[in-house]
Amino acid sequence: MENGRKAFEELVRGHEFAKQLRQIINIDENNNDNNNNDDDDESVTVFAQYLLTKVLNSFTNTLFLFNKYPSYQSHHIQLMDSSSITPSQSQLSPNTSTIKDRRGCHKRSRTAETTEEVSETPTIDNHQWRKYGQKPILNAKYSRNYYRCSHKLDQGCKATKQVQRVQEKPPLYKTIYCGHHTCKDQLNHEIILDNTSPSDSSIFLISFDNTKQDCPFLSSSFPSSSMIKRDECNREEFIPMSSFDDYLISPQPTLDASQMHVTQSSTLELDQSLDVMDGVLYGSLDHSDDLFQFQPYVG
DNA sequence: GTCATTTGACCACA
DNA sequence: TGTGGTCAAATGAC
Repeated sequence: MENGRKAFEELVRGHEFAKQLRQIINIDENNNDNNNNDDDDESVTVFAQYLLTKVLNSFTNTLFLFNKYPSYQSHHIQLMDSSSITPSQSQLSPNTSTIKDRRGCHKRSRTAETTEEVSETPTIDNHQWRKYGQKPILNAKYSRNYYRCSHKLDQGCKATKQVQRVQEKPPLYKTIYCGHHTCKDQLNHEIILDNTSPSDSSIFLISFDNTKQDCPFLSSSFPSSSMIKRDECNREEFIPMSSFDDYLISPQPTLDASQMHVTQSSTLELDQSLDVMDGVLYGSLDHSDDLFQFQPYVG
């Protein structure tokens, strides 16, 4: 508990430092305006502001979690005791009923360890999930979504997870993982931000090394990113489907892989403009070969 | 036609 | 008996 309090104080201090840094950047930006500096300097400042806002958001959200969910002070992942969980449906005799009668007979089959996590966006992990159910929960504002590993049938992977929105503002999602993956579908997300391009310092290169996309609201609500045509990639494509309003993306568009549609060939199929609200980042994403170039708008 | 999602039904557990 | 976890037919997207 003492460590938790110190961690909280460190977070508060970090938040204050970030705010001070933002003030310095703002002052520097104003000076640049007066001195008519070139576009490169301005774009670097824009990107610095973008990063700074992300840092501030992280601090704010973490501090919020500290206040709202004290149990997450040490770590927001909890390992739940599975010893009290009842045995699975494997004890059921397959001969006791017909296939249709066996509907729902696997209730509360958590024999494996469960992991609970709360985050501001639906948790991203390195697995493909398939939604198999959605239930309204008593005394809960939002329904709970049930996912199983996409390789349950072909590889017999028994991993499941439940995702439920627990709070509207700021959005918080609780994800409960049940069981371990036995499938061989580890995905590798790799984002390379490179603003050291010799040709143009304002261009940031983003490269993905994925074989498949994976994100709760991508893998499930978005059937397959490879099916999204370039001309369909308007701004609405980034907003979760209305039928899946329990999911959302970060209130502010980011350069987060989870918000980009990645094709099976590991390239992004977007020519998407970004306009980050609240004076953070304006720019466009331009697809070229396997690299994704971000060009911030200047002025 | 294939695959993923939706949704009503089923049923074990508390 | 109500709640929640899962199934599977229906439906939709491509």
